[in-house]
Amino acid sequence: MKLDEAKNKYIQTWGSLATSWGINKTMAQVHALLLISTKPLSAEDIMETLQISRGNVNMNVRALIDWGIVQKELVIGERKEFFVANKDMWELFKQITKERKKREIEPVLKILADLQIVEETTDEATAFKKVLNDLSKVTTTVNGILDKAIKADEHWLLSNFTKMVKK
Amino acid sequence: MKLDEAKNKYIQTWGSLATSWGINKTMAQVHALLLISTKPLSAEDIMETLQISRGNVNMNVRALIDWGIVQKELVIGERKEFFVANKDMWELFKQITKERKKREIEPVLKILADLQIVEETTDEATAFKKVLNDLSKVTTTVNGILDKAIKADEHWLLSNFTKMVKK
DNA sequence: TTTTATTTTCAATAATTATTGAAAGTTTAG
DNA sequence: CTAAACTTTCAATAATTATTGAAAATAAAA
Repeated sequence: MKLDEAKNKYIQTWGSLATSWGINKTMAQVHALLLISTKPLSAEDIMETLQISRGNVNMNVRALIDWGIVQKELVIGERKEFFVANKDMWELFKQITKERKKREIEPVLKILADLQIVEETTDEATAFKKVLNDLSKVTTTVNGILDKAIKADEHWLLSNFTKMVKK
Repeated sequence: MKLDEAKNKYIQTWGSLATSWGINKTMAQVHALLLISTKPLSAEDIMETLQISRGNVNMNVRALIDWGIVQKELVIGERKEFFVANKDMWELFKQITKERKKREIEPVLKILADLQIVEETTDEATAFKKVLNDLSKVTTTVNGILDKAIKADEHWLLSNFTKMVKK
């Protein structure tokens, strides 16, 4: 396979996978592009490569910065902004985990806690509260595990995990 | 808060959270409803409670069955089908993890492997292949960790994790 | 300051995804 | 077998989400 063909396929595939996990396609493509770029890219570079509008580039680059996985970079002698993606994949994984935890898990815990204040003591109410409580417990456990994973080092984590589970 | 109000809020909230993670709103609401139901529900029950069409109920119940988190249940003397959700939340977590692994992680590994076959040996090609390779490594590690988590028991997993990381 | 380059916003529109509902398909009862 | 009960499918449509592009805002240069 030719390099350009492979790069293209990689960017397209990343975009369509993202779509199936509820992530904006363009956002994923911009990130994919920055990940394999050997130099910082400007908005124009991205517009041209991905064939998308300026507004779209702007919105999605901001979103990536917001996720903490892309940074602005100044190029001396240039007035416009350039962007780079952090190439450390373990850091990338940790950052995404941290954000998803904040965006997906923590809101669930908050809502579940808010709902626990049902006064009734009928069987039905008790069953409902049990579901909420069980959901809270599992969610809290998972949240705790992810917290640990975020703080851990890749090799250490994996080797410990392997040891742990080898029976 | 009144029970019905709390149930309603819970179902609505579950639906809107799901939306933000790329899961169909109705699918999440149907699951939420089944989780807190003390008895099996028919398509009519679901249609009526969530105010949605028969076709919509059918599609989303099938999807939940496909995810392995809802089952058909026969009620004696009744001709129509009833549905129940598995109430064991740790099992639910494991099942969802297993499915997301299959749907989100494994396709990534497949694609990354397919792209590695770039022939060029320029610096650019080498950098590209390094990104793919690093992505594969992290993805494989995470995949392995999730495999272990799926097989583990809740309390055992959490206590080991806590021990592991307590320094 | 004014001019020019650049970024941001956002209403309009396009593209995608979800939902309806009625027809077709299936299964069970009589 | 036929009729009735029930489930599934899917084209039409509604609802949602993403994208464009030009105007407004901002920042740097002259």
